[in-house]
Amino acid sequence: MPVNSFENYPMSWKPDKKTLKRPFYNSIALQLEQDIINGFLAPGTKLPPQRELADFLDLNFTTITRAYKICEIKGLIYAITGSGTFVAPNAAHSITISTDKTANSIDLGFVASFEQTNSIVIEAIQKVVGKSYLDQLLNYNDPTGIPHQKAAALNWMEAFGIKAKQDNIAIASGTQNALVLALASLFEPGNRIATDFYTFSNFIELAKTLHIQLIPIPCDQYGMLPDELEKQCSQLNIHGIFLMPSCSNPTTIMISDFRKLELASVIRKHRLILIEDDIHAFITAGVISDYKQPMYNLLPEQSVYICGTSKSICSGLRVAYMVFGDALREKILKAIFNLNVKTSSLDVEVITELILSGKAHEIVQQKKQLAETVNDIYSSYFPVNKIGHPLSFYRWLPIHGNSNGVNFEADLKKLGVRVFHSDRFLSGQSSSEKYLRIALSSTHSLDDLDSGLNVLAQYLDKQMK
Amino acid sequence: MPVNSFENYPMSWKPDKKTLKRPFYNSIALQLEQDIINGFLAPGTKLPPQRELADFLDLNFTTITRAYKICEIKGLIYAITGSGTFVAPNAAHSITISTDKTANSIDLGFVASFEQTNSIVIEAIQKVVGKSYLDQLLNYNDPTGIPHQKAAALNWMEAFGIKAKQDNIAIASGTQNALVLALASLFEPGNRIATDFYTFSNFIELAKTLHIQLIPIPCDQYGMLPDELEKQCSQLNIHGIFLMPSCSNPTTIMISDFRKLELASVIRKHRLILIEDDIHAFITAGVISDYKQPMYNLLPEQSVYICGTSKSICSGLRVAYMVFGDALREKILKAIFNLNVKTSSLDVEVITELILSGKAHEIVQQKKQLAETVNDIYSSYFPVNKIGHPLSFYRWLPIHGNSNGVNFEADLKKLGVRVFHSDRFLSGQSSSEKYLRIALSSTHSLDDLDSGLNVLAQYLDKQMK
DNA sequence: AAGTGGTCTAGACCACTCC
DNA sequence: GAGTGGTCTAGACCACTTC
Repeated sequence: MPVNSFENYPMSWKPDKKTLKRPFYNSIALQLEQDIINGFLAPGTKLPPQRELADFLDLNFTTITRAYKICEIKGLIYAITGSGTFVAPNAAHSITISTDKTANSIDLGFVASFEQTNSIVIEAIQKVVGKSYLDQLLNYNDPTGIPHQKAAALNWMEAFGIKAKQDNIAIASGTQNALVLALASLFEPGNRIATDFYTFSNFIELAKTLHIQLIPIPCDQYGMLPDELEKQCSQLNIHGIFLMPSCSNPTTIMISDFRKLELASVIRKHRLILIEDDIHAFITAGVISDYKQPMYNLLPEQSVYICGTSKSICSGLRVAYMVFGDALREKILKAIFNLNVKTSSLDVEVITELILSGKAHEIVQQKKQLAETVNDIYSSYFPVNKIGHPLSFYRWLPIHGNSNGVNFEADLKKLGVRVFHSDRFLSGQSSSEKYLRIALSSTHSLDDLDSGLNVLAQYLDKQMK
Repeated sequence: MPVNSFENYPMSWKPDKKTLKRPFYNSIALQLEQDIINGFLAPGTKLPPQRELADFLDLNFTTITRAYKICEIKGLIYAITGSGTFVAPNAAHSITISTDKTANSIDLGFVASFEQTNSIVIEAIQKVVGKSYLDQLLNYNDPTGIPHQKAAALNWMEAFGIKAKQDNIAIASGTQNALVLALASLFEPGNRIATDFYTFSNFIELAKTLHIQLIPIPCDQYGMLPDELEKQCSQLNIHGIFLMPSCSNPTTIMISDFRKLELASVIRKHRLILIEDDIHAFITAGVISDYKQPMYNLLPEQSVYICGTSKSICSGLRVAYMVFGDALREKILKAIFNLNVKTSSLDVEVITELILSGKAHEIVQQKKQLAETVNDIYSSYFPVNKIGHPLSFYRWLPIHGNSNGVNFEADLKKLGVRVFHSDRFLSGQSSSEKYLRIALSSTHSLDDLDSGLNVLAQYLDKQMK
């Protein structure tokens, strides 16, 4: 029997005693899940201590332990010994980003890839169609890529500092697919992956789908902070780390070379599996003076390096290259067979043709040129902070006022502009600093971009007053 | 303290007391996992009762409960109240099937799809390359399929009895990818899915990867037995069911129409989510006299119907159509964005062109003709049982003797023939009946098929003696 | 009725956090 | 040192299976 009356006691969550059914731990877990999903419990909320809730419900505390454990495995809550149990960030609502239904607005939200260069891709497709071995691209053979396609992949990645054998690479159906393969094959539900405080929404959602918990780590202008990573690793059992060293999405931060070395040492010490998404290598390697090498080179045996071609070459053809250490090969190949069967050889062949003919470099040159142009247009509206990548396809704009992210986006949508608020990119708890991610590579024309930024600037100006 | 000496006690599993570390439950779970993966504990083995093991290890039985629970969630073991705890089938070894490294053997293993018809596909590719809107296939737009592609999909599936709105379909990158989307979006780790006693290996492995437990249900010549399904549903909390009604892989069994109605009633009663893989619709609808409709029509609100084009049209182009009820739409679309971003519009456009030009039907006619031919060749070597599909691309041959599946396959590999033993297709415990799945659609020529079957027949003959 | 898994209570002790 | 989560023990009771 409870000793005290709890009616006026400030408990952050009071489950309904009456609706509890046996087994109680299941019933409690279900009610907690519902209340989190329905938004009654905000991310970060501290739940009642196990013993306190047990007292309130007139149950034994170990029953509460079991209930909390179920929700923890589902990624809805997390517990820190000594501090308490908290509602997980992003447990509640979906932040999935897609191109669907942009309708009539100017899109500064979804990051596309200057589709103007696709005429060069069309030429490559025509060339591929003329190949004598075209029929060899239409069967089940070579599920991880045909040898000459892998050779082209290595050729392409050599410019970014990757040297690997054919046995250590495989071809996947785009970066997101490669991430699915890596996460599903190398991690288990309930595992933890360290990631930037802000990271891209569809990675957050993917981790949620696979029941992998993200642990946000703060960063400075040189990238993730090694001390903070070390701190979390010593506190929690962390299994992996996700990084985008060449240009983090959404913050545009590049990890500097000295920082890569520091981070690698922590990663090695704690035996984390590194997932390195290097989709922006093409605007960084050979462009940014500080660039030396990918982190894969520092930790080849415990890393998966993913180099997608959607941003650099063509977004509609779903191709990404994966590079991995010997120890990870078997698991990743198995995942390719079980999750993909194979990647379309036709798509890969077009990319291969573009690389081997040198046209891919031409496309990259054009995209860099376009990136420079749109960044110039951006800087005519907003001050460019020195932090971050100069050629990024999107910018990370600090905004003031503690406006709600959902409302903010809705307001601008009404004005005909789609942008995404930093709340969408939170891998962990909210921060008082707010930003907008502004895509510069998705509008139909430069004029559209200009007028979109104009609307945005005026709106922010009005907000300030 | 243990009361008895266990040294001569017949316990099926004796963990090493000395290597146990705190927390004990984790340590025990880890040791159990290792012993299962390393094959010391065969699938189906009954583990010691919780209390008995607790006594043996000098621990409290609730600690063993916790350890067993961890392994149960991972799908390594399963528990039945009243009966005991058992090692899960297929917990140990990988049975993934792929095309890799067939080398010089005649392939009667992997089921390909008469790639001879690919010349027609090449013509379609050439036509697509000439389209004025080709550039529209190369961007991020329409991640679930372009409207005219979806229209062609509906057109294609109408022949199989599917009627749906554009809102209720989406395009995925092949059947296996569609299965990933369905399983990842509609189920959680630890959920249970009922399936045929024998089902295809990569589905078993996929379920394992996503930590979904398969519950094998026996069948007769008309398909899965409704009573057996009912029995399992009342005993266990089952969340879904996977069926291939048009031609089960590997058994070639078609579910007859009366059986579809019986099964649908059980599925409805227990609110299971039905995953219907109808990849063989093209050799069944309009061909087999008994065929009336897919099961999707009986349970549209709780079903995902998957119609891949790899077997019917072209295997190298990764395209599958998904049809789903309104209640499932949101989750499936979200999974497409988070797991795929999009499916290659170029691949889909080629399939669309084949369908709209009527060439797809031409391909199907040719494949049916080839299927008839190879089944005739097969029946010249082995008696054709009346059970099963007459046009199946593979056959299910009962074999005698209790030979080990791995050795059996290895023996035949040495003789230059690749086949797969029924052990690979077990979704549950082993049975005394053994079979071979013999692919008829993968050899380079009919002569190869003939000599492959010849080798096989001689080998089986020798075994009998 | 015996065997077995599942749930729940009551209480002890440990390790970590935060003040 | 108070607060909190994590682990473990000892024992009770229930529901289901199998014989």
